Amino acid sequence: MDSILHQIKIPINEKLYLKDPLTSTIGQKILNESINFINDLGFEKFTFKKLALSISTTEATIYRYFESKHKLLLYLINWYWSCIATRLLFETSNISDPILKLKKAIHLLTSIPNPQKENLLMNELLLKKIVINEASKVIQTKEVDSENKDGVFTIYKNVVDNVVNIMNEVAPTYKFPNMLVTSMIEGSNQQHFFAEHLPKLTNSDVENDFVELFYQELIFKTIQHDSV
Amino acid sequence: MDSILHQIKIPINEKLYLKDPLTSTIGQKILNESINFINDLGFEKFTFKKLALSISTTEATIYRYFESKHKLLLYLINWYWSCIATRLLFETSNISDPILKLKKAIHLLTSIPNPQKENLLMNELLLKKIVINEASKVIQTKEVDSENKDGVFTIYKNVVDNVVNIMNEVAPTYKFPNMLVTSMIEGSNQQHFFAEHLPKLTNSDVENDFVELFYQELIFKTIQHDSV
DNA sequence: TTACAAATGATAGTATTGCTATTATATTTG
DNA sequence: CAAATATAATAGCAATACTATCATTTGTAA
Repeated sequence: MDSILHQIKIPINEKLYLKDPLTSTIGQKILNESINFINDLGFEKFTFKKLALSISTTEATIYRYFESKHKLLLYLINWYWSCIATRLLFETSNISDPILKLKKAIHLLTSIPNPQKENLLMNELLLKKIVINEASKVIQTKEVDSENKDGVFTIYKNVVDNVVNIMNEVAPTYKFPNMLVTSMIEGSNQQHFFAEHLPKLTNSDVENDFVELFYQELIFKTIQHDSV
Repeated sequence: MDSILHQIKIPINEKLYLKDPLTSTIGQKILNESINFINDLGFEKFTFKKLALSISTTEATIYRYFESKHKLLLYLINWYWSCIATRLLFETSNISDPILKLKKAIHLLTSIPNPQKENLLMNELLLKKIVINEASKVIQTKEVDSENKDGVFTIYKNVVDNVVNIMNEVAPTYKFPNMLVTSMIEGSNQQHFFAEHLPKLTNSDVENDFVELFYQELIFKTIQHDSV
């Protein structure tokens, strides 16, 4: 199967599925096709019935893998963050200069990957779009606390932690590294959303990579007095 | 009726309702009670049936005011932003120093109002909580473009514009004022959410007003080289 | 005061959704 | 080949998000 499934190093939380979708063809079809469907229809209009029809299976079968569409979306978002976690490690581990390391991390997290140019597959781009457009719907719920207890956000928190550690190397006395990192991650996604739908809320006219530029500048100005 | 309804100066977009809820007692009950319900249950579990029951009316009547619960939530969010627009004007208009003006704006937009201390009513706090917890669900939809054409986000864009103008007074050459303002508004809301549910993503342990502090520092450091 | 429109209440109904349950049929594995 | 497992086919159910209809109340203007 031509997918980025093989790239997953970090296992995805077991509470997110009933039967591991990576262990069967039909499970992988569920993952790949749900990515397309959620991108096309949006999460609200996406249903297991439609998904089942398009991969020639039944609703009942999909429910044997995921107990709800909410959990499936959480799975996809975790999948995305596990890709990012892997790439973050790969792209910063052999760099000794912490400033360059931080720059690389900012690039990874704020820019939209170009699947032509870079050697990543289509799925990762589609997953990023899902994170941009749908992630808040599964996080901003009344279940967030119990799901957090289940460890559903662990991969995401690890990514944040890793970037915070890089930032601490650059600016050990800066007081708000976690906030700066999460505001960059979430903010950049939102700016991409605004650029597409409400461009007057951004400055997308300035340059092509305006989101990355904005955050590269903002972060280094913010931490410069705390830099070694 | 004891509410902040009278504070509304800026009229709310007519496309958001079928019958103006401010023109009748039952309409105002819908607004006030829906605020409580959405805060208690979350938007997903909130239904017109439950709302109707609790204000002793019927689903049909509520549907005569709002064509969907989606539109009602958009109405509430617009209500919130029209309060903020009014307060922004009121709290910055008689200040001549642009730096102080910007500081006041940052305070207004990043801090959670204390209804005891400040002379605003309970509703505004509840509305802010709705904006923090539910706003993304009605913005990040496939309908965002058509609703934007209907002018549903105009009040919000005006607030952003006003703060951008203040920022331009302070730092006329800064290239990304819109992004800095929107990332502050959205980011501060998200940090409040994280602080309550995923505190490790923030630095909420540092101080009480950590969100405001973070943004006051971040913004002035970011624009300082462009300041007059 | 009556007349008449507008607002509301009461009730019913519909398509869809999100999910469960049951049984039959493949498919894999030992 | 047998037994276990996975999947298909089908049905069903409670809740949701609305829509429709008609009776009743209420406000308002002659």
